[in-house]
Amino acid sequence: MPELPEVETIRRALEPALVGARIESVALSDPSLAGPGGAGAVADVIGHRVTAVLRRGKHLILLLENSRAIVLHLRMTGALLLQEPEQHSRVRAVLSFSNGQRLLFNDMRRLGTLRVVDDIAALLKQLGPEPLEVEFTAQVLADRLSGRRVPIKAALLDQHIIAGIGNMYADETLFQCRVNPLVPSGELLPAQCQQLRDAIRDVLQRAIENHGASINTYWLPNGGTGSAHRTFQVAHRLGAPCPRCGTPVARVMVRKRGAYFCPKCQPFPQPAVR
DNA sequence: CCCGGAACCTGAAGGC
DNA sequence: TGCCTTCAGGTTCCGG
Repeated sequence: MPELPEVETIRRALEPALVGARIESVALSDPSLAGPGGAGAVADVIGHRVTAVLRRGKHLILLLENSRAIVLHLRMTGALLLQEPEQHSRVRAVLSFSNGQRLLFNDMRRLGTLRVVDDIAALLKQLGPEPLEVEFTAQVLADRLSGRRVPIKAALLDQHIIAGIGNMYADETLFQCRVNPLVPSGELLPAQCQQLRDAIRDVLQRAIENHGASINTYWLPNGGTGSAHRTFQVAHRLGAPCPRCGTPVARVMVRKRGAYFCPKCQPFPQPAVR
């Protein structure tokens, strides 16, 4: 499940391979990847040069010289690979470049998307702040959470509130700052917003250093795997002892999503008794 | 604006 | 052994 650290890892691998190269062809073996009517827009990018490989939240952006862009979203099972198509069974598209590189969009569950957009400004605008940028302060986070009654776990997953966090890293983040996933977002104290902000940055940064988490269907463009999942303390560790206190890791459903947490380290705040 | 739920998609896992 | 149901989760859309 590619989240910010996985997409950033992919971005760093693709950047040196694709920047400066011209798109020679785009073969959509699954036209639904580009959405209704997308095939025409895809044809328009042929012949144009890639000027940058960017990431915004979980979106990967191939910026082109005419200010157009190819925006890729991997959703659940998408993978971008610089390999031979024969090595993969669920290839939905192959992009060929003037420098000989070939980029495969492999995607078992076919939820991923490839879109050609004239201007990425609209996309950038609708997403919440980038958690690793310096502008992402505790105050910014507090302002975006204030007044909301949704569980904090759900708020962390909402890309309009913060960009890039998915289920795994939301759980790891809340464990690190000892916040219960069901706490209403607006009830976090200022000190907790500071701890949450620090935890978000720490968890994501360390995951990038470990090249992302290969829990299920995530691969680096060279076919390798990341190791961030080996550092997980609660995510996907139901019943395992909490690394801090030994209590078995529990799991609750928050908005139809599994949330792993330590019931002792992350207690739901008891209502004050007079 | 705010929130909850359905839909999209396919393979794995569990029940009977 | 095999059929059936449920679950996994990122995002969008729709209804209250």
